[in-house]
Amino acid sequence: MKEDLQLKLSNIEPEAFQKDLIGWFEQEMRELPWRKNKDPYQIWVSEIMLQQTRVDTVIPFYHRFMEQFPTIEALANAPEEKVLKAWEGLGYYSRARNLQTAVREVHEQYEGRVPSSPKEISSLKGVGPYTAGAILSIAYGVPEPAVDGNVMRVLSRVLSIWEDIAKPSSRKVFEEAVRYLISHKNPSYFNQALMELGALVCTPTSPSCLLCPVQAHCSAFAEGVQRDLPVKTRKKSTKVIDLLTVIVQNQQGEWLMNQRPSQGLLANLWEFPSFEKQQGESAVSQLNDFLLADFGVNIVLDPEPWMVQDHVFSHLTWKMAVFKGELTKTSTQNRQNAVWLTKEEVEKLTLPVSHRKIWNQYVSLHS
DNA sequence: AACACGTGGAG
DNA sequence: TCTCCAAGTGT
Repeated sequence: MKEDLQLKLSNIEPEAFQKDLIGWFEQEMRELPWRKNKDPYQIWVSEIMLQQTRVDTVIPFYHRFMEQFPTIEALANAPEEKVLKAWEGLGYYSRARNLQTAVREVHEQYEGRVPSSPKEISSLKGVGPYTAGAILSIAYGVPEPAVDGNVMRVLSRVLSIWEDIAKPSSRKVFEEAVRYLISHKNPSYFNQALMELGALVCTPTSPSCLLCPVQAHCSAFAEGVQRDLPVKTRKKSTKVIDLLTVIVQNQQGEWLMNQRPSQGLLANLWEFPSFEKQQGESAVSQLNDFLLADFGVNIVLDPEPWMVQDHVFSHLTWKMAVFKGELTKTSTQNRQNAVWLTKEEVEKLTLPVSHRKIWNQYVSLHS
C-alpha cells in the first residue's frame, strides 16, 4: 500500500466510521425493488442495470425484466431477442447479452447457483471488479470492496484523496481504503451505505455536509475542500456523424428494416436503413446508390428529408436526415440483415431510441 | 491506458 | 444550448 494512503487511513477509526455510516443507512435507506431480499440473481440483475444508469431509470426496467425472467433458468432459456427487447431503451445493450451469456454459464457450470468466490464470479461475462464486489457483499456477506463512482467520490472527500478518479488506476487506491474501512460484520450495508451516501448526501455538486453522518470523520470537510473533490478530468468532446436514414415501403405496405451487426454500436438492434453521409453528392443521390448497392432495391425518394433529428450518444452524435421512399423494383437482396416487415412485426423489433422515436413519429402521422 | 459503449435528467 | 453525469465493463 502507498504510504500516503496509509497515513490518511491512520487518521480514521474504522469502527466509529462504520457505526455512523451504517446507522445512518439503516435509518435512511431507500426502499428499492432489489432490496426486498438477498437473492443473488436479483441482486445481479439490478447491479448490471445500474451500471452507468440512474436508479429512477432502472426501476421500471427491473420490474418488467424480473417479471419476464424471474429465475436464472428462465433467463438462460430465453431467446436472446426477448432479452434485448426487455432492455430496449435502457442503453448499453451489450450488458444484456453479456448477462445472458453469464447466466447460461451459471446455469450449466454451477448448477444454477451464482458462485460466491471472487475468482469465479469475476470470470463471468459482464461482471467486473465493482459488480463482483457488490454481489459478493450484498448477496453473500463477503467483505469485498465494491468501488463505483459514488464510493470514489465519498472516500476522496473523507480521506482527502486527490487521485484523478477518471484514471483506471485510481480504483485500486479506493479498494485498498475500503479493505481497511469495511465492516466485516455487515459488508453488505457498509458497501450500500457508501453508495447511498454518495447518491443522497455526498453528491457531486453541493454536498450536504451539514446533514452528513460521517462529517466528523471527513478530512475534506475539516479542510473546507469538499467542493474541490473528487479530482476528475473530463473526457474529450464527441464527434459528429451525418446519417442518412430511409423509411421505405413496398407495394404490400411493408417496411424495409435492417439488423445491425453483432459487434459494435447498438449490436444486433434493428433500424431503418442508414448510411453515413459523404461529402459532395446530394443526399438523395447517395441514398439511391447505397440502397441499390447494399440492399439491392431501387427506391423513389422524396427530394427533401421528411424529418431531421439529432441523437447524442456518450461518445458521438448522429445528425439524422430521414427520407421517405417507395420501392419500384427489386433485384436480389445483397444484404442478409435486411427484411420487409409489417407494422406489427416492426413493433416487436428492438430499436434504438433514435429509430424508435422516428417510427413513433411516423406512425402517429400516417394513421 | 484509452476508448467504445446509450440514455435521460439536472444544473 | 451545453456540460456533466449515473451503482462500469470489454477490448
